[in-house]
Amino acid sequence: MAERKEERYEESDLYRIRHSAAHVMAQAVLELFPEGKYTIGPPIEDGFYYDFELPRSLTPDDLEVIEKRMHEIIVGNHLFEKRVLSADEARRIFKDQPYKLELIQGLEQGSFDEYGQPLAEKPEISVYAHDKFIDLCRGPHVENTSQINPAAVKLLSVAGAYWRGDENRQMLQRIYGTAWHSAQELEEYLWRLEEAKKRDHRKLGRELDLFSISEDVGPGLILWHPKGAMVRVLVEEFSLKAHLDNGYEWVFSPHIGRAHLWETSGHLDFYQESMYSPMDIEGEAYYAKPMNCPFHIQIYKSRTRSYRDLPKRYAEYGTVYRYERSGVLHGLTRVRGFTQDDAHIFCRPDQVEEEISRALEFSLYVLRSVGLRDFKAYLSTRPEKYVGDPADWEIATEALRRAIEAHNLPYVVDEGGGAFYGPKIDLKVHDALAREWQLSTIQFDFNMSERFELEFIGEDGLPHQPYMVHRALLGSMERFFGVLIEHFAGAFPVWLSPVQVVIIPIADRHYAYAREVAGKLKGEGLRVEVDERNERMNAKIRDAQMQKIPYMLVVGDKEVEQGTVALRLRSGENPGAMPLEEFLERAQGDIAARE
RNA sequence: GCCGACGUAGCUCAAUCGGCAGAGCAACCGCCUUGUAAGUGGUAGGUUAUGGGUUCGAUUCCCAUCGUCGGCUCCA
Repeated sequence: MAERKEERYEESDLYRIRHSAAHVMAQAVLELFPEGKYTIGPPIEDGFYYDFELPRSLTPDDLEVIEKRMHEIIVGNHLFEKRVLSADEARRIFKDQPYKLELIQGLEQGSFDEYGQPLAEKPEISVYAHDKFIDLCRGPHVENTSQINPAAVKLLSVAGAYWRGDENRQMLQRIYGTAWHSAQELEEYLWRLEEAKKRDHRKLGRELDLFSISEDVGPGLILWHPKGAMVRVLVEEFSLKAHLDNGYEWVFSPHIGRAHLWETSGHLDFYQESMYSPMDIEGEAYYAKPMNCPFHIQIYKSRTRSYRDLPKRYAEYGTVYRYERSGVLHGLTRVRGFTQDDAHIFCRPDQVEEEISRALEFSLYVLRSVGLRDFKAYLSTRPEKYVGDPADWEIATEALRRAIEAHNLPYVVDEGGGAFYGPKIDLKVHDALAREWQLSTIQFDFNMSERFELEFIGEDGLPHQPYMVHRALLGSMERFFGVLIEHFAGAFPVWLSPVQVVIIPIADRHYAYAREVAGKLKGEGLRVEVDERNERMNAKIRDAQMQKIPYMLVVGDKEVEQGTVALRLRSGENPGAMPLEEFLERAQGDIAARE
């Protein structure tokens, strides 16, 4: 059901309601600003928007006024009427609306739809009218404004947006709104938004003392606090071992490299706007690395490779620095310095299919092991600007597609979305606020092998060019951690919890026993703290709950006497007193199962 | 980078029209010795992001810079 949602959405009542609400909103806005220009206003997931060019910036007060007027229009019982017309007729209607004229031209030429996307067939030109408002539109709409429930419509925010998404064009004002069948559905949606905010990784990161970003250090640069770092170390340990078990060889490489290296790799030609200014070392320019590939390539090139040596799989937690424009930075998920769980695979052409399949398999294994289940694959194909032979692109793209299908992954094809150097598979997951983040990526590279003149000696004794595949599974440790925090709402599975057990002595006289228990558990490899603060047990439990510590062990007179511990779980569940060995067994079971 | 909003104690937030900058939590010092989500008294904590301007007087008004948030564009 879920994977078919998008196909059906455009056929749904909700889609019509939202699309129609967008028209009603445009009417209300243009009544308020008769000289305003209107552009497009589609339904989106959970709502709709409309983009306008207006004489002044909108305020929250304006939204209230617009919303109120929308309600009036809706209860006016106006019909939505469609009319198909010629381009010239349409131009007459929208003669004062430059954006509409541009849209009409696109439709007339049959090349672009209203969002500027290329169209396969030449579309008809139609308008929808209701009340005193007419809009260029292909529908669909409700039949009558009365089918919109005014109590289930709400305007949410106003934001800037470029005309046709092009930053070189006019900045418009976009109003976001939402519409549902019933007021109750609207309430539920707004509640969902509130709940999602509670698990925002930026909020939890501070509350759980996981990480911070210091203004003095700089935006987009992450400070991992002890608890966050512990989670990272555990994930890294797990993944490192998994790599070694799966035929990867671990390497390390420096953070900077000479300009010449980046000239050879092509980064200074194609990627310089994402790189930081070079530093001068003895008159020579060095750049902080935005990617790890040139370094792994140098390791490959450090000696002559035989066809027998391949595939070579070099893996590293490689820290890279990329210039990201200030407006795009976002907590842990979009930063300027980050560490990729990066690897480069060098292989013979006859091995590439197998390598892709293995890489995808391995990626799914690692993601699932850390608790992520819900992701979507994107297959990105050849863009307009590309290097290499189109026939190779075809072979590589099909190899990627077969790998996705062999693993029964739902996927969408992103036509032309590949990098200039090769096609790729991306795996994306959603954060708490339904924003989609890319984690895994498996990318072909037709460029580097050529540029660095990589070769291996074949069976025939002659040099051949190897294929090269880049891949990152968790993507970056920073982004992955951000997604992980939201995925678990900070309540990490026991094996990843920075503190697994907190021991809560009821009174001072229980400290010695508490320490003894802690010592035993630490001896078994558990991460344990004793809460010796001069606080009541209730307060200690409350704090442990809020820190989302999996196990609380309360020890008082009874436990000391009987040599037991009273277990409480962060779920609120209270299994009660049990021998320490019983608890230990239970905890170790949960850890081994990765819960 | 662009459009808009915002920036007060470690955190969450007050401060009427431009008139002595405050509270809760956290921290620290005590008292209480505690049984499953906040015991209690006290102490300390501020160049109101930074720099300039207007004013007798600026947290408040204006300008610039830095940063944060929501989007756009771009991406791991």
